[in-house]
Amino acid sequence: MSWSGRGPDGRRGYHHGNLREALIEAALDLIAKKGAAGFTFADAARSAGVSSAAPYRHFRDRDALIADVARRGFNLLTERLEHAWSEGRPDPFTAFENVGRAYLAFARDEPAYYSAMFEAGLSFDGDPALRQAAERSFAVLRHASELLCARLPPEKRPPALMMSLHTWALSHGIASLFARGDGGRRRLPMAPEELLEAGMLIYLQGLGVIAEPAKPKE
Amino acid sequence: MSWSGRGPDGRRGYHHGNLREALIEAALDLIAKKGAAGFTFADAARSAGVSSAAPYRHFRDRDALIADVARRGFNLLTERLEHAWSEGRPDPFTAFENVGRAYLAFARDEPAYYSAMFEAGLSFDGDPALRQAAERSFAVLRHASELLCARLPPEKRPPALMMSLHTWALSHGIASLFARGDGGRRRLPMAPEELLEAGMLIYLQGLGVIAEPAKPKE
DNA sequence: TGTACATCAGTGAACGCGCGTTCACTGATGTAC
DNA sequence: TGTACATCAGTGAACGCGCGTTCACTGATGTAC
Repeated sequence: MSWSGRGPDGRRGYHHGNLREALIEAALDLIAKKGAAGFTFADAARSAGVSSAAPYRHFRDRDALIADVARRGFNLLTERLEHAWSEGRPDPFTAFENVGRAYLAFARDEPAYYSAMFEAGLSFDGDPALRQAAERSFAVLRHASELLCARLPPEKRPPALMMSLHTWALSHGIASLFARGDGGRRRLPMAPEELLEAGMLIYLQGLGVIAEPAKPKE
Repeated sequence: MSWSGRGPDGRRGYHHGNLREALIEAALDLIAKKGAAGFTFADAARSAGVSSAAPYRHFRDRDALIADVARRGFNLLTERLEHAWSEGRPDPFTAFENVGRAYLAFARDEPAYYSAMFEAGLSFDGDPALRQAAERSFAVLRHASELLCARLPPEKRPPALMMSLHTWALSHGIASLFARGDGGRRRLPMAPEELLEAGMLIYLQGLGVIAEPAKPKE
């Protein structure tokens, strides 16, 4: 059976075959178009070409579907961040900046995932799998912070957890305010990536992670 | 007529008297309870004790009501930020930190306004009054940044606009991730205010706004 | 290999519900003279 | 001061709509023997 559950003639039989995947695809599509708020269960079913009762075979309700989308989003983000970090190559500092850039790129390129993850108002408490996926995304950032901190002599070494929280907050703030896929809310005199890079540069100088203070461009 | 439009016997006549205000109050209440997504026009009418057709006398539709709430939210935020800035007293540095703290306090104390302003997916393009209100909030931050920058010798003076964007993004990131009125998504090893203060301290050190590098606490 | 059976995934019709919106209306308020 | 009138703000009934959810069902698939 083909991936889409359709035969060579383009039609599908009684069974869809990949409805779960198709519903998630549909959800991403619809969230991208209308935002997480405007997304409905019935819409997803219609979009996947099944009756409105069919999704109940795969998801308890609308929120369960969105939570699954969010979980996958965090997994994807983890992958992207890990790839950007690249085990600290070519050097921890450059790699750390790449992680920040990857966060912005994710917010821009995957607005639907980003919405489901951060704007759908999901509670993490009732969903251990979701929480765990989010934790793993953050762990990449934390691990990178630790390696960056480890380069400093112990007496001027900042707490890595704090550093990763600052980095996350700055990246998330810039992404939310300026780098959304929908064009953002405010025009900027520079690219969001530049804004983040300049901010991280200044921050790392303040920490003493960078010895040589590079003058930010006017 | 009393503020609430009710007579001494507690009942109101045919005319409400302050329906516009009452609808906005109701919207704040409902957004605080169910989030901006769950808020409906009919709910607001019910909550204000009028028929579901009545709100149309005052707002074109649901979005117009939310936009008005958001506009008021920005006005309130502007007030709070200006009060915190206090014309740079006692000194620009302390005042600047107070502005950041006021931002977090606003996100925490006024989650309904915050939702309407940043999470309702409103477009600023079609609403000049809303855009202007948002601009004025940002202008406080920008003005404060300029005064802080002006203390530095010209050759090491950073661009004030960039500095204010970084400050906004960091504050907004921390507020969104950790300091929402609904309890936030993640447990922190420190208060959001401390996290912001430490971050701004490090950032300002990196800029050279603070001469003496203060060691962040472990 | 064939057959009987269990299991699964999707159907389609139905339900109650609440929303958004329109409409002719009506009660209250303000104002001109 | 009283009266006639215009304007305004809210009524209540009605409408179509789409959503969420349930239900008995049915077609397809897999498996035991």
